[in-house]
Amino acid sequence: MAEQLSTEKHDMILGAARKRFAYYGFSKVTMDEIAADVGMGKASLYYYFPTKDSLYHEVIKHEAEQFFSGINSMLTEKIPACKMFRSYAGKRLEHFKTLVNLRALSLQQSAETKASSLELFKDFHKHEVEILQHILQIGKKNGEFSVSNPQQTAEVILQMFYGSRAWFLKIKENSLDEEAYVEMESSMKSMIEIIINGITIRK
Amino acid sequence: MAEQLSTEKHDMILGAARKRFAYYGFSKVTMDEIAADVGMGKASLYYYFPTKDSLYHEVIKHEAEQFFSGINSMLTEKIPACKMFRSYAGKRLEHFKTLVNLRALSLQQSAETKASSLELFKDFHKHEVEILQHILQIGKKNGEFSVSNPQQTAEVILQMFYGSRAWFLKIKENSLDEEAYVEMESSMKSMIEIIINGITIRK
DNA sequence: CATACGACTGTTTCAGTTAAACAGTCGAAA
DNA sequence: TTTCGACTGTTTAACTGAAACAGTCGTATG
Repeated sequence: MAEQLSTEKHDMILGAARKRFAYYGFSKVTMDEIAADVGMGKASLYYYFPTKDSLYHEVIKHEAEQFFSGINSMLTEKIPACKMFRSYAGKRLEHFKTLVNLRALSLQQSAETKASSLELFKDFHKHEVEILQHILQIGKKNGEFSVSNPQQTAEVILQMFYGSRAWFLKIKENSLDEEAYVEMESSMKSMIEIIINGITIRK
Repeated sequence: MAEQLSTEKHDMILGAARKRFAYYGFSKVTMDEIAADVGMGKASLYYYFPTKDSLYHEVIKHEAEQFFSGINSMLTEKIPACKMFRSYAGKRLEHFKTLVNLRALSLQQSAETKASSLELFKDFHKHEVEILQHILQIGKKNGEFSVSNPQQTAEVILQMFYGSRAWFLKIKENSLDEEAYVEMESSMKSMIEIIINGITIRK
């Protein structure tokens, strides 16, 4: 029971932090604000999380878990690799729309990113490469895809995806309104088609 | 004769500026330094170029001209569109290696870019989209490429290219050594293959 | 013992100040 | 026409002091 309450508090803090970090970004949010959001004193937060950084990292890990759980459930289905890829790419778009902290970290300049956070991002990326590589290997194995090096191809595809997001941020001067977002989604969809055509064996 | 000397001076200043901007970046270079490089007083530079910004813009325009002239000579050749695309992509890689100021501008965050320079970059980009669109249309016309909207596809392809560069900058924390550059080139080459396969009609 | 926090500390950030650096100007000289 | 010394106003960078902030610890409470 006490353990349950402790976990609830932990999750409440995590949730409050997640909201504030998503809205204001890590550096603009104070521990006092998060504490007030959950009705506690600041010092009490440190009972649950040793540092502000570790709180942020847990927010990121939490969002990464949501990202991967939304995608993993799909990996065991017996569907063509082509369809799996489409499904993955579509879910990726959705998740990056809602998982704000994860998205922000992925697009943040390395000059603005603490080493520890950049490492966290690299881990996330590595995990995503593995998933995409897995999809490519399935396609290769059942004769759908022509991919000589699935790992490198996975890396390249993720670079392409990154390109669209980073590009729109640059061109729209960091202000992605709804219209720009729709435009970016449209670009992404065309990109996905080119990629699928580019790796698919045609008969 | 005096006109010729004036043009020489103009070009000398442009060359000195280009070197310094390439090495130190626009903001770290002073007009005094450029003046010293060409053996003039700072005030004399303003006889040839009204402002530091306009000097920089001319450096960029100059590099853009070099970029496009290296590519345009290829556009009139009677070769398959597929081969033209490869040639264009290869030349693009080369040019971005040597045209340092243009490359820096293309990769610079919009927050760090003056509005006037960002506009200049957008113009450059627009021009490149036109060239790539032209290649795609040639391929479409002679039955090589399946591209429903050449203009959008050109935009998407350039986003993909941007992705690789921006990605490596992020991951290598703005320190692209020779090794990382080679890795990026390798990624680009894989990307080019996927793109070509992705737009090519196969029989 | 687990949980909470008031009072506190040392560090970082921020706002303001000042001096230096810098882009740009202009009158005068060659 | 071309050059530049001397100058100006603005911007940048360094500095300072105060406030803000992350984090700590002793103590209180259930």
